[in-house]
Amino acid sequence: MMYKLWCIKSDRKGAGMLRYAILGMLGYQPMTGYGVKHAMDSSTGYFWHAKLSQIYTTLKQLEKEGAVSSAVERQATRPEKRVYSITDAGRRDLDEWLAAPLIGLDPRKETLLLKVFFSGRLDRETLLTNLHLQRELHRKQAELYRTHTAREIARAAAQNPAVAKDAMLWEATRRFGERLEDLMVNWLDETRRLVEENW
Amino acid sequence: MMYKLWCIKSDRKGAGMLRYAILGMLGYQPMTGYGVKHAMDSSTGYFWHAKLSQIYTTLKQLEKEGAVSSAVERQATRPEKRVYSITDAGRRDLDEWLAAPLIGLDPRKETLLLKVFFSGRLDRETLLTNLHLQRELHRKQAELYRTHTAREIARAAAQNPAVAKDAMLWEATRRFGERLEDLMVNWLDETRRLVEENW
DNA sequence: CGCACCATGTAATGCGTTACATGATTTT
DNA sequence: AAAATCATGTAACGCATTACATGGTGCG
Repeated sequence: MMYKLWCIKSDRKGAGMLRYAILGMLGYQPMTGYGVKHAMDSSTGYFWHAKLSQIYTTLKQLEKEGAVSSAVERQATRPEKRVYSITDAGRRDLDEWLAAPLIGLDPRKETLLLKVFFSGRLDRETLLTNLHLQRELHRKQAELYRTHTAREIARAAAQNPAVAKDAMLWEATRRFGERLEDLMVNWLDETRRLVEENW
Repeated sequence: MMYKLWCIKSDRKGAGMLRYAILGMLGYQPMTGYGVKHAMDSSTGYFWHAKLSQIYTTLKQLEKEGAVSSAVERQATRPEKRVYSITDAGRRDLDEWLAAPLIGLDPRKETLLLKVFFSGRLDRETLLTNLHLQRELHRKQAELYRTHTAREIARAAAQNPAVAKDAMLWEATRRFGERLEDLMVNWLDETRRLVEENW
């Protein structure tokens, strides 16, 4: 009988990608769990997010595995906090993941598309209204990326020239978000027109 | 003390969106679990998917709730099959969901963006290679939508004129997929250029 | 006075994947 | 002879959300 010789890869138990999102953040500087959450919400939020509870449990796992270490800090007025730092092992782990090419497309789940796909059962007017409603949401989001997000990135880059290379990539991801929202707006407009003219 | 008067909504236990994906498919015609899987893979696959195991369990739930009904059919050569049909209650449920506007943007998880975001730690050459690799994958996918998928939809519409309205919406979702892949290709090209010129 | 912010965790539950278990028929 | 298609399910596990549980500080 043959033994399993394939399946070389680490087969790590525990988190999937969140693990790397957290390691990436700790790669910039030590942070609390709460701080990681804040950092995510205000940077990767529009393409990667997590709840606090999951961040706390994942940090605990990462510590058990030796990818991060923590120290409790007492504070004058605020409650105690546990500050996490990335370890050398964690850095190796992160760098290995970054270097590995993505060999496929990640599977999408677009609720809007699912609805539109089956909307032949729906009445014309409700569909048009709903499409327009979504359009406005995406338009606002695009605007947010163009103004608020762009400013935040520029500010971070100006404050700390050491992150210039990082800021370039952050800006690239922001631009992706902006374009995706623009695409949504255009597609929704076009789809409304299609329905108006051919239903 | 106040009692909870809010929280009117149904609070249904069980599946999230998969439920509606299945009801939508059964809305076209009765099908087996295996058939639902096939239908999904060859239509909504690029924006909504599920594993067979999950489809079987969800169908069982839907039957318990009365949204679908099933009958076992014996076959000459093939194994027995359980054919599911949507019930009136299921149709109401589906229509209600279709009519309800999406009031937010669904949260995204884009692994590629996550990687790019943290790739300041990576070396220039590896990043460029990986970006190019992804570019090719997305280019191929865009091509698939333009040729294969477009043909399939046109064929379905030609075979059965009754689904003309549906086919229009199917084509709209296909076009979304095509554009999204085009966007990816363009963004990846632009990002590579950015890295080449400014790293 | 109330709300937002800072700060940490656990428990229960739901959603989704992988692995297990089976097996005939049809196509290449 | 091997692979794909047809066909059904269960069990274990991992990933993610919601709910539970707590409490001080600062601001308007």
